[in-house]
Amino acid sequence: MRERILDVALELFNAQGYDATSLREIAERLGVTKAALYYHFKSKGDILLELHLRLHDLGGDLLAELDALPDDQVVVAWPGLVDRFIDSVMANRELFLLHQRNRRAFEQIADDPRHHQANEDVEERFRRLLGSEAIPLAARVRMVCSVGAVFIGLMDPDALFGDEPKERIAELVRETVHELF
Amino acid sequence: MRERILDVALELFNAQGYDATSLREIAERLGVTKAALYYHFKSKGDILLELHLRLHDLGGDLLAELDALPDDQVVVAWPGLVDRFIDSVMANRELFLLHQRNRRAFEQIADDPRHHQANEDVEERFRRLLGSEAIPLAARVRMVCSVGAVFIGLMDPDALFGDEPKERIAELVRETVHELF
DNA sequence: GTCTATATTTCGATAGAC
DNA sequence: GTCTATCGAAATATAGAC
Repeated sequence: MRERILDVALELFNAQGYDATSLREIAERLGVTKAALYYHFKSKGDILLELHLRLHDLGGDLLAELDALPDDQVVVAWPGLVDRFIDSVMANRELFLLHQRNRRAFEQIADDPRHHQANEDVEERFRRLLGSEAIPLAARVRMVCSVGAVFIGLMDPDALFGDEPKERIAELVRETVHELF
Repeated sequence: MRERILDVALELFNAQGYDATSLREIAERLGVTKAALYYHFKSKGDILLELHLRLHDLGGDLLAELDALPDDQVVVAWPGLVDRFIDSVMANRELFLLHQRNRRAFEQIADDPRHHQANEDVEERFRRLLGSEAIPLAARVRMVCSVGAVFIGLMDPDALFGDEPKERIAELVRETVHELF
């Protein structure tokens, strides 16, 4: 049940936004009542947090590799990492979409102890990397731009490119980003 | 007063999100009461709509040029248009930020008659352009990627690049995007 | 043009029966 | 594990005085 709740919540949060989605809607879609949700999650924010932590796990693996690299090798390793990032986005599009479209909601749950557990927030580490003065500013800007290109290109390909196969789009985005390095 | 309401609303919508910002907060910041806002705007959504229409005007000018071009010249004209787009984003960052971070809220407003007035929605026209089969898919993907690069690179430069001057960042984004064409 | 006061709705959350 | 019933808070919106 817990899993079904997360599935429906993810879908509705993406379709309507986190704030605009009530627990009543989620419960109705599942054919249960609002109170039933409180057996599985102690609050609405807890549902969002659970979804957020799954994204953590995805991003954490990639960032662990980045952290292991000395600063002067980050740039040369970047294209390879972007490839893996593209794979990850393709395989978990809804989770990434949730994060992109509900950034503010995530900010409000950032204080939760479960969120600041062993390692710090993925986004924070990424931000520090992009602020590192050991990497030339021009390279950092390109890194940021490549992330933006991947996000906008792959996040909702149906809306932009109709029924073009997603894999085709992903390959073209890959080529585009590689040209920057 | 109407203008001051829009200023405060824009600021709060960006800082906390549209849904999470109440009319009470806006009124308190202005030193007036909630009810006073209803004299100037007939609803909360009306405030958002007004802000949206201003973005319309900005994007409409650029798209008018695109519409005037035959399909086979869109790609060659693109780099120049992106330059102007970058200028527009830099000069109206808060408005663009609002649109990017509150897409869902805007969707709920899309049915308003004032929104579907003379010409159709800017975003819709942009989407159709990117769906046009007269332009090679590879070029369309690059166009989309360039927009993503501009958005993520310029939308919140302080958070990403610290106190690096915004103009410097804008120039680097410009160079990055030009390399794709 | 701004106020007070209030209507109305909806939400997140809890208590307790089954 | 799910239900009914309900609470309290906060939100949008309205009515009418000044």
